[in-house]
Order: sequence, then structure tokens, then C-alpha cells
Amino acid sequence: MTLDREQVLRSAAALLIHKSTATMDEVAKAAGIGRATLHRHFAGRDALVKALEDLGIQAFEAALDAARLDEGTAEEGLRRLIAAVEPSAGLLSFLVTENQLFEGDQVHEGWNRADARVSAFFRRGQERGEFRIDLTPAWLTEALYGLIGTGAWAVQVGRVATQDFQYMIVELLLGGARRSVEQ
Amino acid sequence: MTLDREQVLRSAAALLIHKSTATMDEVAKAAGIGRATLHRHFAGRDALVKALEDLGIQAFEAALDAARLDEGTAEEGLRRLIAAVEPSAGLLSFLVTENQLFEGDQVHEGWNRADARVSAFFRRGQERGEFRIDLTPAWLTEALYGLIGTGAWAVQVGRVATQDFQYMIVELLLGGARRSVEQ
DNA sequence: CCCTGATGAGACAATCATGTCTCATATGGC
DNA sequence: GCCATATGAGACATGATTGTCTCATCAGGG
Repeated sequence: MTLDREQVLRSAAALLIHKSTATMDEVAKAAGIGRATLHRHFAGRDALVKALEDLGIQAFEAALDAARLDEGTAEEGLRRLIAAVEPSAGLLSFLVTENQLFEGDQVHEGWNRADARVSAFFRRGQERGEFRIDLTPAWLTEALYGLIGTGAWAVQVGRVATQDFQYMIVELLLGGARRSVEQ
Repeated sequence: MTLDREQVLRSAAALLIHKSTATMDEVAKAAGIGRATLHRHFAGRDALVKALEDLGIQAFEAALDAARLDEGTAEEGLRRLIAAVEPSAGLLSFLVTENQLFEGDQVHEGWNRADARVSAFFRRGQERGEFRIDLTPAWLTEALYGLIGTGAWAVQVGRVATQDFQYMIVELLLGGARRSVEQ
């Protein structure tokens, strides 16, 4: 009887990723529950998005943990991070876009935590001589988010094969488009 | 007396870039005109977005022309393209996001034209041995759009300095984050 | 088997954005 | 100065969405 809150959130995410303007009624139908029940568990649309935000942050921080960014080379860490983040790429992409709409409102402190970890990772990579120092950690962080979102969308519309998601992102982010001598 | 249609579109773009959900009333106020006048010139919100789309495509195709992608090395062409596109980056970023919402609806043929030009540019670069062949032209095209959008946003929120916009995008797209031997 | 609690369906009012309309005003050409 | 035209302000109806409520139904525990 007890409603599976997690399951509702996951189907809501799946819907909102593709149609960010979906109504509460559509969300409810997608989750296979009534609109009233949806309202009983999430006070309103804002509360629903907030819950999705919590879910996304949790997933992203779990991916950061699973990636063990400190082990091995920075390149290996980045590959593990992108691999770990792939299942949540759509949700994270949705949340990043949604976040950009929040004008001056306070952002979820979880994003700041995650940003700091990613940014620090790129900084360490620079200090160890693995990453270029002329691209700022803040930019590399944003670029990573942007490419994950672009990659998720490209896969969704079929411009990139699902199995190429990780490769395309990692290779572009690490090596760029230029054909270098060692290749 | 004649209303400056171009000026209205530009202020609408400036507003919608930051707040994609702005109402017609807000758009009118931002343009310094009445809502009725706005409706007289643009039948509805859809027509307004369509007009912005035309404006954005026109700007992007003008940038493609100005970049002279065929002259010199592919790298030089890409640098010129990003420089030429910078003034319209915000508008283009908004339109790309907006386009992703159009479910199965037909996309503006202008995007297909532009996509084809960019994609062909990357393909030529590959054929001439300047670009890696393991990253598909379609992905490089999407990544370019994504990075332009990310860059425009990063500049807008102050994470990247305005004068670094071009450099950050071009360098990441071409060379990637990895520190290579020649550096 | 009964009873408690959650659910689904639907009614309902309130809100908001939209699109249309009217009317008074102002601008610019003649 | 006059007139045609465009504009601004606002009223109005409409449709969509939201949030709340009621009520009948159903499932599970005791």
C-alpha cells in the first residue's frame, strides 16, 4: 500500500527530462498514480522539483564517491566519474537547466559541495601536471557539466550511440578535437 | 512612430535568455511597449519565438559566412567561427534549449542548413588530418553548441571572464584538458 | 472478519497567462 | 492644423494549471 516515493520520483524525472513543462497531471499519470496522491506526497510542483534535486544531488555525490577521484591518475578518475554519472546524466542535465532559471534564489548547498569537489579535482590534476593550467578549474567544471548534458541529449535524439556516450565525452574533454602527434 | 521590430526582438531575446519562462507581459515591458502592441506585431508567444529563431539563424549563418571556414587551417576557421558567434551566443543558447523542447515537431530548416555546414566543416577537418577521426562530426557539432551555451552561461554568472570566452571554448574543444607533451 | 488508513476519481474555486477588444491618446505625414 | 494611423492602457472572456476537498473504494493488519 505504501507508495514507492523513489519510484514516483524516478518516473517523474524520466518525464521531466524530456518535457520540462509537463503538468502535475502528466507527472501523476506517468507514475501511474492519481494527481491527488501526488499532491499528498509533494506539496506542489516546487516541492517535487526540490525532491528531484535532492535525488540528483545524492546520485551525483554517490558518483563522485564511486569515482574515487584521488586514486590513480586524474585521467582515470575522470573516466570513472563519467562512467559513474552516466545513469543519472539525464536527470542532472535537467536539474542544471532548471537551476539556471533560479534567478537570485539560493541554490541548493549540495551543488556547491559537488562543484567544490569537481573543481578541486581539476585543480589537483593541474598541480600534478596532468591537466593544462590555462583552462581554469571553474571552466573545466562547467564544461564537464555542459558536455554531460549535451551528451545525454545527443544520445536521446540518436545523434550519438548509447555505447559511445562515455567515450565521446571523455575523449573530447581530455584530448580535444585536434589530432595530435601521438595519434 | 513605426515600431522598431528588430529592437523589440533584441530586448525580448535578452530577457528570455535569462528567464525562458517570461510572460508576454514581461517581454512587452522589457521592450518598453504595451502588451497589445506586442500582440499586434507577433500573433502570440509562438510567433515571437519563431521570429527569434529566424533572428538567431540569420545571426548564426552570418557568423558561418564571416568565419570563412574553408580558408586556412581548420583550427583557424574554428577560431574565427567562435569569435563571430560570440555576440549571439546567448540567443543561440536559448534557441538550442528551446528547440530541445519541440517533441516531434518539425525543426526550422535553417538549423538543418547550419548543422550541415558545421558538420561538414568538422568532416573536412578530419579528412585533412587536422581533426581526430574517432569523434564523429555529429558529436563535435553538438559539443560545439553545448560549449558555446555553457560558455555564455559561465560568463553571465561570472565564472568565466568575458575576455576569456573564446579562448576557453576553442582551447578545450581543440586541445582538451590533458596537458600534452608539446606544452 | 472488521477497521484503519491510503488511494483514485472527480468536483471545485482560485490563479495565471493568453488572446481579443475598445477607447482615448499621441505621433507623423500632408 | 487636420487626419490617418499606431500606440498604451485596460477590460474581458477563455483556457490551462494548480491546490484543496469530498467520497467511494481497496488493501492490509489485528
